[in-house]
Amino acid sequence: MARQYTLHRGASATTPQIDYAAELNPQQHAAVTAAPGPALVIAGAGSGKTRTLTYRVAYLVENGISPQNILLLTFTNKAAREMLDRVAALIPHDLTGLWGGTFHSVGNRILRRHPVEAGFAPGFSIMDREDAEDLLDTVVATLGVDPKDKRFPKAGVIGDVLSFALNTSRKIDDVLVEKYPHFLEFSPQIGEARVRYEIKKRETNALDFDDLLEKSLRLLHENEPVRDRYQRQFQFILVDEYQDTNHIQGDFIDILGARHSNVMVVGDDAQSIYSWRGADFRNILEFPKRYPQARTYKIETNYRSVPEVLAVANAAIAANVRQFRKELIAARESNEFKPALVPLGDSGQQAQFVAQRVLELHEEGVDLDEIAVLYRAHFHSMEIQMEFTRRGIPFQITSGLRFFEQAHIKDVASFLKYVVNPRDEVAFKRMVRLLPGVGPRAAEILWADASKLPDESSFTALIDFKVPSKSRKSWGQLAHTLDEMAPKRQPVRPSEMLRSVVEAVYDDYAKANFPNYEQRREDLQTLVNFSRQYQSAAEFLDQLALLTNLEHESVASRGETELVTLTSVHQAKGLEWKIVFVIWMADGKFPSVRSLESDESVEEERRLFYVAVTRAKDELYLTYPQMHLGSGYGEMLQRPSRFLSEVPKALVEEWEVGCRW
DNA sequence: TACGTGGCGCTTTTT
DNA sequence: GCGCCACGTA
Repeated sequence: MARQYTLHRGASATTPQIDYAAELNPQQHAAVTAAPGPALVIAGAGSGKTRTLTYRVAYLVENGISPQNILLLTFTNKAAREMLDRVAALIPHDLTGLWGGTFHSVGNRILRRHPVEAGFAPGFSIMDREDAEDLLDTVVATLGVDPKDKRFPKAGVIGDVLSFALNTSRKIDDVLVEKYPHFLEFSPQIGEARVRYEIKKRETNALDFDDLLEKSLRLLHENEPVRDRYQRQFQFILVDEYQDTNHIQGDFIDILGARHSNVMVVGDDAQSIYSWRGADFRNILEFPKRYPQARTYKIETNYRSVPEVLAVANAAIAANVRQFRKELIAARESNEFKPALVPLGDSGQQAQFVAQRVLELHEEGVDLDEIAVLYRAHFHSMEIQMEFTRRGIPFQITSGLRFFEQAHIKDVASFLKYVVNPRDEVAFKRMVRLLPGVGPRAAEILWADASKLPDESSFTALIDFKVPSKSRKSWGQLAHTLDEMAPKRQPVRPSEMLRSVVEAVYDDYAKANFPNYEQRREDLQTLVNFSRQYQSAAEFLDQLALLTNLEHESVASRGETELVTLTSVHQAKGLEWKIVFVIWMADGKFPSVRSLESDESVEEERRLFYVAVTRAKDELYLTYPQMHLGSGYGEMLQRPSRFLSEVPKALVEEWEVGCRW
């Protein structure tokens, strides 16, 4: 055992500026000022979880901990940025040394510093889900399975299986048995696909999202100097949304915190809603077991919702067996509005009800931005969208493709990816397939030659390749453009590269292929603007891969008009509105049909319902259609959601909606 | 082999 | 409403 030696704060440390006791409630204060050592903070919905974390960081820094010795882990970039901004607003200290970001970005940061130790070359690519699927496709093609065999899983499904197995530390076969029993017969091929996929990733010098976690964890496990370095560096580790961590993330935290053991995890087991992508909320439930010295702090005062809403929330979650018992206590006063339970004839009426009520509320002075319609699955919103459009209610919908995942963005980015990492097979193929007359087959052949180009040779060497006569001309153009993007293989600035691609190649392609060319061109301009803040293409591409959203720009470009929000409950987590409608509160919709198979998944749906309810500040409407026009079966009776029957009748007011045309 | 067209079916999503 | 897939044609 090494000798323990503690550094004490010198006289130069500044005296704390923040009056913690005054600015925080007693429960928050206890967590923020906790003594070093492992700590579990159970923070209920709307209880100031983010506030607690940001004050904790400020507290550490004010008490002389250097920012570079702090690691703050979140799930989304938005959360990371928000917290760091808030810390910066609290204290005057320079926080640039602080490591704050998503698990993936921190993993990436470590791997970028030690790529070779991790088995990759500097400048590796990051593959998003689609890229990974493309690469898996090429791997599956080498497996010798009959391409006409419809029973064999698609690359996307194989990717899901491998990812789920990895993130839950389980065997492929166990995952197959549980989630994909019909693919069990292909277990050997799927296992082989994994082996070849791993090899392929090293060949193409590309990592998928899972690798950013798994390869960095592996590096920490296997490489003592690297492990030692980061264990020493991160004296204090803080983790947000701990209930949504998976095994790998749990291990990642444990290994980094092993030396100092100052791991503070914050979360709410009642809001764990991501088990289907590998999150295991046993991480949070069993934290006290893994860290026997851990102290637990509960923050239960809710500042968001009126007591009427919280009563429903508390009742809703009570039916769950596996949880830390806790009760949200309202800080706000009653508003005399009991959450409304609204049965409706069918989904059309449901849409009419929501629309009409939205208009009424708006007339009463409620800002449309303060209203949200939540649902279990995106397609549940179809009728609402149509009804809102019919009545001229402006709305924004959070769904579909993210900015950076759109085809035209990824097309253009593939040029940069190839230039930065010429071993990137996926990027190369995507790029050349944009040329007329080049499909999957031709791309394959071209790659066979291109992958043999020596590292130092100029991209103009591509000109001599054999290409279909149809693409002769554009091929020369492509080679020339690549050379312009990286003369002598030295990449120019990313904004310059993008300009070259768009002007020389992509604009023509977009004009010819996209009916909404104008919109796409605007997006590309946005991308160019975004890229200006980066000096190096590699850095820019990292952001492109890890960011997936352009929050600021997209919000600003939509203008200042008020909009009602339509969103899935999952995407609503962490947000709040004055008025919340939860629609399709019917068994088979919410909870979803597929969740009804097991108690565990129903519990997760119940947590999801809890998340939905706790988004409401003032008024909550729970609506459901009693009749559903089923596909092919004619009209079907729909049962109200079982979650509704778990809420005592006295806590809600049932509305009887009649029709008068 | 590339590419356009019509039909179908649909958890949830971050990186 | 949109993406994916299968199929047919050049």
